[in-house]
This record gives sequence, C-alpha cells and structure tokens, in this order.
Amino acid sequence: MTASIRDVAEHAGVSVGTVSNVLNRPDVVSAPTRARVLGAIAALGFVRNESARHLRAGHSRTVGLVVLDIANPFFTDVARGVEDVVNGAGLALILCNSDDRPEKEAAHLDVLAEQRVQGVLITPTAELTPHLQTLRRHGVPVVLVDRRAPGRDQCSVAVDDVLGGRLAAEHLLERGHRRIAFIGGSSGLPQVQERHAGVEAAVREASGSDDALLVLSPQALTVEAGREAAARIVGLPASRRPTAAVCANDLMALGVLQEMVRQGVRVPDEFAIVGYDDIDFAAAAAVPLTSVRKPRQELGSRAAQLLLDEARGEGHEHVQQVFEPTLVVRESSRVRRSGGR
Amino acid sequence: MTASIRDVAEHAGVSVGTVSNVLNRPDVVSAPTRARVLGAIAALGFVRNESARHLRAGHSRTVGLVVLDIANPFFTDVARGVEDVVNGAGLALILCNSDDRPEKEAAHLDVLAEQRVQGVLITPTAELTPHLQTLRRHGVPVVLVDRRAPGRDQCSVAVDDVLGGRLAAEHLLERGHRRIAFIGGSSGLPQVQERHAGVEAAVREASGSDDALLVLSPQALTVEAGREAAARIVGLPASRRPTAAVCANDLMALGVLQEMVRQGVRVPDEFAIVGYDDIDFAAAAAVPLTSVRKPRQELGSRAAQLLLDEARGEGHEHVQQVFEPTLVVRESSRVRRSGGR
DNA sequence: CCTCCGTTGTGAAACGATTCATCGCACTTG
DNA sequence: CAAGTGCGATGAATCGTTTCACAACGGAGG
Repeated sequence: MTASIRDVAEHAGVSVGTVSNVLNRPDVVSAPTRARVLGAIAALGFVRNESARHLRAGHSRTVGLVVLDIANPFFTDVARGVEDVVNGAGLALILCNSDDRPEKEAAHLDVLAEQRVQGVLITPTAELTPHLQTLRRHGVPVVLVDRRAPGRDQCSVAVDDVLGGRLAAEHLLERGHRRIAFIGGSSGLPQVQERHAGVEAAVREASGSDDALLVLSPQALTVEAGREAAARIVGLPASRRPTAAVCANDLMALGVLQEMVRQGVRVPDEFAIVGYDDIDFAAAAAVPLTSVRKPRQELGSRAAQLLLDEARGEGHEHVQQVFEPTLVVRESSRVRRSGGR
Repeated sequence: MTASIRDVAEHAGVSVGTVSNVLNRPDVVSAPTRARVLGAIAALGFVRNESARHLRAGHSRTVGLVVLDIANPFFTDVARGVEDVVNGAGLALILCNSDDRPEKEAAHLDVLAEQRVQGVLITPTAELTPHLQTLRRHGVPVVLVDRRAPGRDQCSVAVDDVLGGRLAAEHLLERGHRRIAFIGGSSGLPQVQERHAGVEAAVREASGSDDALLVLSPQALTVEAGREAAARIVGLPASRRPTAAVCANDLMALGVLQEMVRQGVRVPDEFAIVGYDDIDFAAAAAVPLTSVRKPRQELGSRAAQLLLDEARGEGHEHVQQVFEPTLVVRESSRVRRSGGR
C-alpha cells in the first residue's frame, strides 16, 4: 500500500542505502542525488515506517504516561507539561488512563512494554505493582508523578502532601473551626493518606486530640463522591457535625459545595471548604474554592525531563524532587467564625 | 537487553517457529512442549516486541486521537468514549493535543502516519488540511469527531450545532432578551460558525433583523477569553449592551460568568448566560450554567466504532452521523425578564 | 512390509529501515 | 605513470516476529 524505501530507491535510480542516507545524513549525499531522491519521496508520498526504524534501532520514539483520572483537570494539566517536553524532544506520547484501577493500569503497562516505550511516567494506583517492577527490571525508566519514590533508586516528582494537608487544616483552625472533616478516598492512595496525615497532625496540635477530626472515605475522588460525603455530613446531628472540610481534591470539594448549596447550607458561613490541587475550575465555582495549589504543569514537565535524562543513559542520577504546595484562599473559607459551636 | 523469541526458543530447546505458535495458535502445539515454552517465557520475562509484529503483519495495533484542547473537559469525555472502544478491541490509543494550532496538528499527524496507526480520529483545526488528505490517500481511515464530513466519502460523528445555537438563542428570546451577544472565536472552526448561524437565524426570525445580535470573537475558546469578552460587554454603553450571551463553549461561558460576578453584574438578573457542551463543571459553576448538551462520551465511542469498522475493511460504508443537542436550563438564564428596554 | 495420513515441530523467507565495510572513480602527488 | 586520497554510492547483514512449505515420526490399513 504505502511506498517503502525500496520503492523510493527504484524510482530515483539509487540504492536503498542512499535513500536512507538522504533521510538520516543528507550531508554525505551529493546535491543532485539528494534532489533526485527527495523528488522520488515527494512523488511517491513516502512516509518512514517507524516500526522498522525502531526494530533496527533497538529503541522506540515514544513515551507512556499513565494517569489516575483523565477527567480530572489536574492530570490534563500535568499531561500538558509532559507533552511539551516529550514533543520537544521529537518523541510521541501515549497517554493512558487507569481510572485508579489496578487491572486497567496493568493492561496499559503491558501495552507500553510491548511498544517498547523509552520510558513510563506514571501516577500509580499502588506502591509497587508487579507490572511496574517488571518494567523496571527490564531496564525501562519509570518516573513517578505526584508520588514520592519509596527509595533512592528511582526518579519521582511529587508534592509535599503532608504539608499541603497541614496548610489546609491550619487555615481552618485559625478561622476558628473546631470540628473538621477530612474527605478522602478508600483506595489508599498515598497522596490522600499524606494529606490526611497533615490534617490530622494540625488538628491534634491545635486541640490535643483528634476527636475533632471526622474522616470520610468515599470510593472515588470524584464530584459525585463529594456530593455523597456532603449529604452524610448534613445528616449528622448538629452537635457532631463539622463546620468545615478539607477535601482530598478539588473535584470532591466541588461536589461537597454543590450538595451544601443544594441543601441550603451557606458556604462559607455555615460550612467552609478547602479543596486540593487548585485546578482552574476551583476559582470558577459557585463559591470560589480555597485550595492547596500544586505546580501542575511543572510537575509534568519536570518528570518528563527526568525521564528523558534517564532514557539517554550516561551518568543519570535519580532525583526525588518534592515541590512545596501553597494555600490559595478564596471565598469558600473566607469568613471568620467565632470559635466552636 | 530484553529477551527475544530466539532466547525463549533456545531456553526451551525448540525452534522459534514453535515459540511463535505457542504465542499465536497454542492449539497446534503439544501440551508438554507448550508448557516448556511457557516456562521459558516466564523464566526470561519475555515480552513480545510489538514493532516486529507490526512490521511483519503490515499493520499496527494503535489508533490516534487528535483533539483541539486537552484541557477542555468536553474532549476528555470524548476521549473516554474512544478509549473504551479502542481498548476493548485490544488496541492502544495515542492521544494528541493540537491546541487548535495547525502546525501542532500537522506534526501530530506526521507522527501518527509514521507509527502506521490503524486509523485517526480527529477534530481538525481546518476543513481539509493537506496532512489529512495525504493520510486518507494513503488509505488510513480518518473519522471526524464533532465535525461533519464535507462529503459522503468519509465517516464523521457530529452534533447539529445550528440547532444547538438556535435552541440557545430561542431560549433567551423567549425569556424576553432582545439584545444578545454571541461569543465565538476567531479561528473559524465550523462548529463555532454553525452555532453562530443558529443563533443568528433565531434572532433574525424573532426581530426581523440581526441588529440585535452582537458578535464577539476572541482568539481562543478558553475561560480567559470569556473573561475578556465579558469585560468588553460591560464596557459598552447601556443602550447598546446586550442582556444575555450565548457562548461557543462552556469554558468561555464560565469565564464570562466569572468576570460578570467580579464586576458586580448579577447573573442571571442583569445578564443571562448560555454555554455550550454541558461539561460537568457547568452545573458546578458560581451560577449553574444553562448549556447546550451534547452526548460527549457517545460521540467518542461511536466515532471509534466507525473507525474500527472501516479499518477492518470488508464492505464498510461511510456514515455521517449527526446527534441532536438538547438545552439544559439552569440558573444562569432562569429569571424571566420583561422585554428589552 | 509398504503406503498413507495426521500430528508436531522445523527453518528459512519475508517485513522496512539502518549501518558499515567496501568499491568505483576522479584527482592529486611524487 | 603508479600510488595514494577522498568523496559518493552500494549492497548485504541485521533487528524480532510471523508464516508456510516441508520434514520427521508413529500408527493405521492394506
């Protein structure tokens, strides 16, 4: 169907080696020959077969990125950062979505392994999945994104989520909130656990115990889950009901906000909300969301740079980079309250 | 580095052909041999080289999707629909982002052509780019997404955007709005032009002329562009200022809403807003957005099905499918007004 | 005992691009 | 004039997998 390098050679009256030279080192080919070959390429509409190149070269020109939720703008922002760097290096990006499900993640990793990608960027569902281990044992560079590497033998680009959780909780405590909810998730993502730990530490320091902290763990980190969590909070007796929540991400925070508004609970007067990630939509919400900001795009671009460096080989040193999050205060937590109930 | 089929053959004491048979038609291999080969595969951690398979087979196991804006949830929803179908068929998806820039689109298409993808799903920046033409001439199936094919010789999955624009405008006209803005974009996307046409037709039918329609065309279809457009509207003298806007997509609508709120213009009382796409965030906005709903995920899954059918060959018939949009009314246009001043 | 047949397994020939040792040729130089 | 030099172009080998014609072998049937 498609013209091969042999067809081009024939059409131009040269050998395949010469065509390849025109493609890869034009300087060693004389001008007239080069012109003839280029003419043949144009005439036949020749397009290089990447698989053949790859097979011969031993390494492909693609990189894989596996995210937890493609519908979460946090990850599309990360993906943008990755894409810029990867495309800039002349490579193609295969973007995969695991939906926080280990089976889907495993399937994607299998495909990426078969494609012989130069490396994999991943926010994994679990710490050390067998598929990830296998990949690394095969010498495929793997960089963890938004997740700290457990050891020094691997690159990672993460955010200090304990600090993030602490920032969020301290902010609410300062505003006088005494009963706080942490709305996390049940899948056990370390990011969520760390945020939880930060919140817990802050609450404990402020109140001496963590009775003041209510922990909810819906299944997923989605808007829908946030709505459900809010409904449960509203259903609590007033004496035990928290007056504010730290959410594991902005999607949940938006869900909480929606449900609170729907139920007639005034935000932030009756209930304050702090989100996490500071996606663009946080600022556009019904009540603009206070959120913990992470350098989303930079997370992606830095991770991609580390991956490319590792893939290039030659004295690569593993880096476990940790960014510091900052708190962006908006309406959803603005009003000062006068101490507990 | 990685074990090849030859290593496996050696390790199992059989020929490469037999290993291949174990992989591709296990039934023709005797049970004991099969077991030995599978043992060797496990022992060596053998992973098929997809490029070599592809090279031999003549066709790859990947599909490309090129979207206009990966940060727009509309497209991530479409991508989800595509992914489900494509992965379900055992293929991998290469997701690319053109940012509505022809050069980026062209670069992505080049890469996809070199990868010899089975087909391309694309929301193109322009009608008939040379790169798309070339791709099709090479026999690569191309399905247009959210864009009607110009002829019958190609599959497409689109939405009737003229109707969508009309629904939005008629809704506002019914509510008594007499001066309406259409906030589109300058890049000339047909989708936007059609929405514009629908709005214009409705306004003309209602008022006999289209003096009542103010058209703004910021550069991009983003939140930021929406904010700028809103600022311009607020800056108009009251006598010429529209009382409502139809936006080319929800991102812009969110931007318009944000700026209006910031400037103290009450929505919907002083200014009504209708968005387009009905992304999930539309319902979570400061003032929940009225929007024109499209079957986002279905758009993707249907397009992917058509692509796979075409790629399979054998009596494929091109389909130009058009979905009907519906209007979802929310707060941002709820209040009835008493006719223009 | 010979032939035929079915079952397993073999090995070489592709697929398309790259690489590299080699060759032809024109020119320079001693 | 012979030898040396350097530029351009050549073509065979190679990457890993699949495919397919064919071989080896054991058993059944005549």
